[in-house]
Amino acid sequence: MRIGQATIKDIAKALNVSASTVSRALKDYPGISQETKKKVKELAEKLNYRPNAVALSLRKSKTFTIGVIIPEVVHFFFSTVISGIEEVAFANGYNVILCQTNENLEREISSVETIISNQIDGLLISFSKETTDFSHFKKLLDHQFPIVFFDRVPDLQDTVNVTVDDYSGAYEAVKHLIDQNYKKIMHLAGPKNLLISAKRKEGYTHALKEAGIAIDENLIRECRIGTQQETYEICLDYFKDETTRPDAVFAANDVAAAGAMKAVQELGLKVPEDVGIVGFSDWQFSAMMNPPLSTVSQPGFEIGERSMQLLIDMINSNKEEAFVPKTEILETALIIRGSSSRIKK
Amino acid sequence: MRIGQATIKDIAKALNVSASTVSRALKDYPGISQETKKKVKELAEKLNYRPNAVALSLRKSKTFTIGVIIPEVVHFFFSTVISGIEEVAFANGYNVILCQTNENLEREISSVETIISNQIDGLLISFSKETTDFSHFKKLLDHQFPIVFFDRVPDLQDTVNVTVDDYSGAYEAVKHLIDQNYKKIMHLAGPKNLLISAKRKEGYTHALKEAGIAIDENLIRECRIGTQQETYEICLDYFKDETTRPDAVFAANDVAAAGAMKAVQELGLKVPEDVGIVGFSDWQFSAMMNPPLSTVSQPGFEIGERSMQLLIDMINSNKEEAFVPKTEILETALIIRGSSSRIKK
DNA sequence: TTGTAAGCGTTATCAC
DNA sequence: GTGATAACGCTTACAA
Repeated sequence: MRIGQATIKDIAKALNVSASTVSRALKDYPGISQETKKKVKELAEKLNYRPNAVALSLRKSKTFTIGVIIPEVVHFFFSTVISGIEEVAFANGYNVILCQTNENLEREISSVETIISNQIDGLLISFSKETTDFSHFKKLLDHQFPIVFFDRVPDLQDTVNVTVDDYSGAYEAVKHLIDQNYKKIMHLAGPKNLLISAKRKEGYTHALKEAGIAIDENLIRECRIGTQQETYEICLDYFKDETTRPDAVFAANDVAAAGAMKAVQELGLKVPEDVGIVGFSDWQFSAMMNPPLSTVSQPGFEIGERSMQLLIDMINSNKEEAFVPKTEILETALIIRGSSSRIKK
Repeated sequence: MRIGQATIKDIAKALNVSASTVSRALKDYPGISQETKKKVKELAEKLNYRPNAVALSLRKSKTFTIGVIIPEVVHFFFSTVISGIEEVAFANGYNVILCQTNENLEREISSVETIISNQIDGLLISFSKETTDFSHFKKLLDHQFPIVFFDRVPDLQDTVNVTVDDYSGAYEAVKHLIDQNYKKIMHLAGPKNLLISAKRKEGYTHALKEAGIAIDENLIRECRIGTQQETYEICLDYFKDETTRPDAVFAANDVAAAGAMKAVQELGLKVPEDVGIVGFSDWQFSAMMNPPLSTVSQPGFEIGERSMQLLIDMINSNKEEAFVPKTEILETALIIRGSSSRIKK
């Protein structure tokens, strides 16, 4: 109250009318004389009156605020999603409360708790790598609380999800490598418990099988940490022995791909002549690498927009209709750049 | 209320005591019998009682929520700052409402409005490139409303600011280029109305003067849009004529530097042999470019942390003490990479 | 056309 | 030790 906002009561007192009259006048309710309405509106304007959103929230049990829970803000893909969320939220008069979990389950649970006691109208979630138990979400879902999961979606019945077609994105990427005549393609995979990791791996294996290439489990390596350094070290190891080394890498994300490229180039191998590399996500840096990194782009902004729109639909729906479980799958796009193009047309 | 939260009244009714007794029991107020306290706490636990933060906010005129207004979420530097803000907020029980302005003044004004009617406790702001008039902030400041400006700070009296030493960051960068024997250094400058742009330009001119190099206004070019494409085109133009072309670029940010590098390399010039390039901000991609981009790193995370801490101090201070105007300046660090190192040691 | 009163969930202030 | 009441700012039956 430092800001000394005027309230309806202030206006009522000043004009010698009741608070309800002021309230009605301000909202153009029928049955208020033109004169009163005019007086009220003028004074409100003069006092720079703004309705107190907290009081409204309490009264209406609706806050026009939604919560977003994500693993990390400093992550190109997630920041893009947030941006999409924010746009739709702003356009619809919603506020966005942001919580990052730092991929930490405990913090995720705590965020859900505090955000809920703030009476938010709904929740957008991409859960942490540590999350294998979903009971902290289940509790809410059982109460019909509006939640949309995006990108990383849980293995639960009856949820509303927005994700991308990780499977076919990966499939296209690996098919492209095969088309470029790479024979021994390794896969830097994401954490096992994420569905997106599994889907990408599936796309990888399917493309190989289809081309009649046998799956070699030794060529698939799970990356738990997710840093460039991690895959750099892994690849130094994989590529140092020239008799057994792969001739291509399909990485589950661009940071992993960048680590691979660094390792390969340090070993004196040429990209894409000796080794082809394709990443996933189209981070901002990918186009600026040398050679530019081929990758599978995900429509982060659209994921954010669509998730927020679905959430608003759920919030506004009286009951069941918008709560029918569904998973919307947005399309990925293979972006072919220098790191995987060795065949001239 | 979909979630069917239990209230104090529910507990009171169930135990046949008054609401005030329940309230006191839950908060371990003195003068409550052990027995009552026990009963209340047990039932609260059982019903999974959580205090309604909205009701508390109304009662106490304090929401434990702060607002963050930034130009863009999808921006490495800003996402880093947000991350720092979020960490300190979380540690202190504050929620963060996020608004992006997309560098649009109108939206900035509107965000301030809505966020204020939500009775937030304070505001963290980095204003848009379009913002030259500060009356929408002034109004709040005049009411002693807690605001901390970060990175882009306004030309106003009596504000609390957190920024980095843009001047000396730029100075060090250009001095380094001179040390590397570059003679004709151009500057891709940021938008004129941002103080940070002016400071960086100042550092640039000072370093030149100190080295006895005359300032050539033709070598200073303001970039309004801020995309890679913009500086790419500018540089294609500047570097095509080999008789007049510069031999180095100091860019006010890394994206601009990346555009310059692309143009220069396309013209067949070698970096760093023919042209040295230094950027500003140490974006994630900078280390991954080829050659890796020299740049001036800004402590984004610390800026966020420090800003949020100052804001909390202001919120908690009874009056004047924490409101003394001040500008905290954090240190930058020159990161020398391949794009500007042509002298062997 | 306007006023009164109750209520959203909580707590501070008096009573008893 | 505990309860009743008022108040935070607003809306909305219900009265007048």
